[in-house]
Amino acid sequence: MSSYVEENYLKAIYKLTERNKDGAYTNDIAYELNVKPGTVTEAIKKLGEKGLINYEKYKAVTLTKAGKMIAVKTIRKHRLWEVFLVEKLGFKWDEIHPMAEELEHINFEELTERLDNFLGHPEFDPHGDPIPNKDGVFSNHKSVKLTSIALNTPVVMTGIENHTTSFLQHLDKLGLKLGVQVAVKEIVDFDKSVLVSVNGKKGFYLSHDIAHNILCK
Amino acid sequence: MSSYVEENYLKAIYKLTERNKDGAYTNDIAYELNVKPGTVTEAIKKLGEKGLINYEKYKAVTLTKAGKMIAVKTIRKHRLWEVFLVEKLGFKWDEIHPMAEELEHINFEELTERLDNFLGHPEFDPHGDPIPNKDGVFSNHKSVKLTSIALNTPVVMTGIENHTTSFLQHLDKLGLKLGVQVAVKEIVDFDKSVLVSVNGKKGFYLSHDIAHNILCK
DNA sequence: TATAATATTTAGGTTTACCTAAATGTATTT
DNA sequence: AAATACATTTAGGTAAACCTAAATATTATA
Repeated sequence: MSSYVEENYLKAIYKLTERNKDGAYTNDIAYELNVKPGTVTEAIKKLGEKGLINYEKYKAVTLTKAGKMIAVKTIRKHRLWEVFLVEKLGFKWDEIHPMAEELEHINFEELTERLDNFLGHPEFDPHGDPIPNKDGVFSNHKSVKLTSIALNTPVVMTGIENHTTSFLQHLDKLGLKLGVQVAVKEIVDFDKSVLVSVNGKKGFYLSHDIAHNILCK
Repeated sequence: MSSYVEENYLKAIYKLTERNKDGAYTNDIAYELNVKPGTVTEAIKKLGEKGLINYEKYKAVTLTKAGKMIAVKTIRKHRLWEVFLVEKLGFKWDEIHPMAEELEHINFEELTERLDNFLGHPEFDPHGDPIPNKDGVFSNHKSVKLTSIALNTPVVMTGIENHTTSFLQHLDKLGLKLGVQVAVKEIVDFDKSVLVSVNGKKGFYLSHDIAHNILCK
């Protein structure tokens, strides 16, 4: 199995396992990777034989220590390249994902470490996601959803939980980027939408759905 | 055929055609890419059908305009990444080839152009090879081999014609890097080795083989 | 608990990019 | 020009990563 494909499976399983502690299901992995379930069964059997995941027929799979390390290192590379693309090449946060998706599979440890150094050892990527260090350790975030912030309590926007282009572009349009100060001024009883102020100035209403995907500290 | 494989075939054919105007031979392509001749026959047939090369049974192949453009763009990406690796990440010129060999296959035009811009539109890579512009046009070099420089005529080292690690490391050891001033002080009749001065200081003898792989202007 | 719904696996197939080895074509030499 | 050497192609095969569709497990529901 090529490292390209392998890393994508492990990354998908990592992501799904974060959401569902039991592990990752065949169908969900298939959806995540845009392949058919039968293809996934074949792949996870091989990853099991390689000792990268714990595979038992008809059960959700989990990563072994070795598999988790590969997944996390792939995430590390992805996020470091995203920082490079934004900080050094001037791309916008909604443009970088497809490029990082390719760059993350370039495996030269020295390249990754020198890139990290060149970028000044960033702790977070342009979307506010933490970048694991070379041993696979994440610095802790401790941010919470905007929907759980008390009224009139100023907080700083630190991340997002949805990475779709349309969501990112909409936030741009609203001036909602990482680092801005936000406060919830009102929660609309009818639809749970929230009135927010941005950097002190009177702001606008955000749907519950949007507010729910914004992380603050 | 994946763009990864395709680009490698076209690059190999480009390189071989530079050496031999007739075109590239099956066996040579196979040697260049570390595959067997039968594999090459299969591949060049497909590239012919795609209109990227001119293929006729038992004849040397040449690139079509379209094929040449892909080859040159791959070379452009390769050399730009090499500049990045040396100028920004601090790698040495003998370490970068394998990394650039992977990075060159990442195909996002905007990425390439922004990288070029970030690097200040370099004209040459760390080995002194010219970097084609985005239309595939090379700036002209006009450098000549050190073996053809007249006695006591100071010139500047601008490139090399051998990219092996051992050659590059040997040049490093001798202090022969791009930009140094070199002059041929003596040509030894016995073995055609040359005595060179480097940056004005009395230098050392270089074998004809080494001198023949050094380019100057 | 039997049945229906859903998830997973299996079986059989395709394409790509490689292989080996035999067959055929081209070039060189005597 | 025949024989030999060498290059190229063809034929048949493999492994990886995908597919569809049928078969089998598991889970949920009546």
